[in-house]
Amino acid sequence: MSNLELPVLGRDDAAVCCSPMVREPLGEEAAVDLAKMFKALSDPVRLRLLSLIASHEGGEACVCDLTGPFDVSQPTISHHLKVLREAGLVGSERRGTWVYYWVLPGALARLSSLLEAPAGAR
Amino acid sequence: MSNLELPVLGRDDAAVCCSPMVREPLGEEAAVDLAKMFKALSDPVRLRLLSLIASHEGGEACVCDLTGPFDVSQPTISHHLKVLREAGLVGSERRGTWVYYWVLPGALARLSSLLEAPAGAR
DNA sequence: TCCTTGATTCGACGGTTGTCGATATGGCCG
DNA sequence: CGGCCATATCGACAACCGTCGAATCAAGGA
Repeated sequence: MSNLELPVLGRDDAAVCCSPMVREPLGEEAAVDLAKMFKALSDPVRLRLLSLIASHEGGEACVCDLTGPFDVSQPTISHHLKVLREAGLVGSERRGTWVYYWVLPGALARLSSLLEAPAGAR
Repeated sequence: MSNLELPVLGRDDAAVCCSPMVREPLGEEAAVDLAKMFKALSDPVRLRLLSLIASHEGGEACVCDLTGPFDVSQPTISHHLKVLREAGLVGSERRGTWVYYWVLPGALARLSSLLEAPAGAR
């Protein structure tokens, strides 16, 4: 169940990193890679899931904490969590009966710095 | 040439919105709104378009500068530019024969700050 | 061992998306 | 005016996505 088995694409953001995309044109393969992460963020349920997980006490939440606030079924929540995990945005682990999810801060930081506008002049 | 005409905002975009989503759960309507912007970023062609526009000299580019670097047809480029415009990420204007596009920095700043991880956390 | 609870996977279905070629619009110039 | 160039729109089509209920797997506890 652990995230170790999944081919996560953002694992170490070596080559494809982080200078703001407004400074120089994005490479083709970097764009494909980043688009997958943004696609994972392109659903309201997934955005709220991510936010709920991150702001939950201890920085992690079990699935049972996440099904309540939504109108969608529990299998749908599970599907969205899988999308977030495969995009490299969250990690997960089974502990006894429950499965816990947490946000991988490096992935968010990478996207955040990518979108940064050059502060002052251009 | 044209950046002179553009409003040099930047002092207010922190106030516009957006404490990081990792601090408190995202509201339902805010999530719907933000998901639309991320969806606009969820395609490799659109990501590269945005990056090309922003890094073009003067901070803007005409469509004729944008069709070359891609393998897709001109109508497809036009479609992607429309998606970016309707998401509020770019502005556009016709000047004579050509149509120019530029990035709206406030929109990118909003998303960037939303994804910011609390610095020292975990 | 069986039953219960938590979570994922499966199969299906309707709606959306990216792409194309063809066509339309808008504007410059001879 | 008439032709040409730069963009946008249209209509169609295959692929993908979000959602559901049903079935399955995993872990405890009687």
